[in-house]
Amino acid sequence: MSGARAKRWHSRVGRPPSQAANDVHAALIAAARHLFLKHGYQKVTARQIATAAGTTPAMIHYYFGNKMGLFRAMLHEAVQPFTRLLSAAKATPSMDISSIIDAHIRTIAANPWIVSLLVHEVLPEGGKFRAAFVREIASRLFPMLVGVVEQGRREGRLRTDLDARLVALSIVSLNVFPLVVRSIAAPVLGFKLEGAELDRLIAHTSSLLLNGITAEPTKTTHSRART
Amino acid sequence: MSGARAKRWHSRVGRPPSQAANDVHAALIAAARHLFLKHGYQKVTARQIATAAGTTPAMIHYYFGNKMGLFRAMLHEAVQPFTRLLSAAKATPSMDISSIIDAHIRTIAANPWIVSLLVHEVLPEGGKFRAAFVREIASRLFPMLVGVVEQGRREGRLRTDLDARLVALSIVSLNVFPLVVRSIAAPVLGFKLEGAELDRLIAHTSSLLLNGITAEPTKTTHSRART
DNA sequence: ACAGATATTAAACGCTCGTTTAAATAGCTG
DNA sequence: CAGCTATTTAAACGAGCGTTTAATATCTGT
Repeated sequence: MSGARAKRWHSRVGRPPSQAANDVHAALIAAARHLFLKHGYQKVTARQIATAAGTTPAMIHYYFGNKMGLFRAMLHEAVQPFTRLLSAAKATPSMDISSIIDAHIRTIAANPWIVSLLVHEVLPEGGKFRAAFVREIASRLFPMLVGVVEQGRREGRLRTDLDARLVALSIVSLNVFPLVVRSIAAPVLGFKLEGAELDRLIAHTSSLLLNGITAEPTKTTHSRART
Repeated sequence: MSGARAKRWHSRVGRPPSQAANDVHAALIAAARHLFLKHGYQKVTARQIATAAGTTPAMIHYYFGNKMGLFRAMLHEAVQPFTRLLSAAKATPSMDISSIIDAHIRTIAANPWIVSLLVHEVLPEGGKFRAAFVREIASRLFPMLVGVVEQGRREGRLRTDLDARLVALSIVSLNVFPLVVRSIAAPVLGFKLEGAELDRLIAHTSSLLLNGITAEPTKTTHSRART
């Protein structure tokens, strides 16, 4: 299927001359990132990754022990920017909910591999990233979101008759689900949730959500709407 | 892992005496239903199904041609009740949105295999039920939901400044996503979305959604709330 | 310059998968 | 009752998987 085989760097057996700038380690991680995050751990074979990286499957064993070791190393690199962002965001006091929706949807839409990783390795019961995702991301991000909702309630901006945790769950649902089903929703909905359509989704989500959880019946459609 | 092997009906080679009520065909479909809908097509082997059905993998080839044939036959049976319900519901004029939310969430929660099927065979790009799901379910159910929203707008009960298709997408998101992430949300949220908690989720979803899309600022928290 | 240490390929290993085949036994038809 | 059809088991097949090994070539430190 994927005939994207990179030509092999070294044609003969034995340690290659160092003149050719050949970082097999990095090439394997890059290929793994491409393939694992697109098709999931199971569907990608060690030979496919090795071929895409221009080397042999024995190099996976040499540098990472086995296929799982390569997956973990790749994932650690891929996820690091977000865990760092998460630790940094712990200090910031309080974002307004529209900004959170905007940032959340845009981040997921801009990195399509996030949805693929969720679908392949988090949602299935035997997902290879499920436990780590819950431990390092969900259980840190979700309480922050609940905290924002609770603060909004304390300040009188949000309804107090709703469970803050359920409100947070609804926010995540409205943000994540449309992008998870994006590829199958396109033919049914009639649009692709890209570009201006994504802006429209964000404005819609803010409006629908805020006028549901806002205490005042102000009915302010949020700012970012574009005609 | 799964040591649920049924004892073989026939111990000797050759056609068995008809006295023993042995419906291998039905047993295979039942075992396939159990295993495929729980773990997904790929993770379940033909030998596992045959063993669970108390027979041999050659019987899959004999009755269904191959593993895929068994999967399709099983799925046709499993989904039939819903496609029939769908055809019947086409005649009914208009449900109110709270009833739709209630029915939708309860149906998914009462049939856990629906979520598993979505996660394993619809959401992934190569899912074995993806095309059929879009064709026979999504593209029939979703327009009905859009129609309900549009009728509510015409009757003045719902806001007119929101895109009806996006409202429908939000409704589906709020209904489906919490149950899709149920097993990973449990430790993060602190509850399991079962029993009374499910009732609370339904009431919450109705309240949050309606006060977002209702034109009047009446703020009627919907009925079904239980303390 | 020599002796490890390091990096690489090609080949093979053992395993499991879906599938096929051969043989065996019972039912069915005339 | 003879012959054909239907149903089943056990065994094997070929392919593909992740992984391991043996050989080989280069680099590095003394």
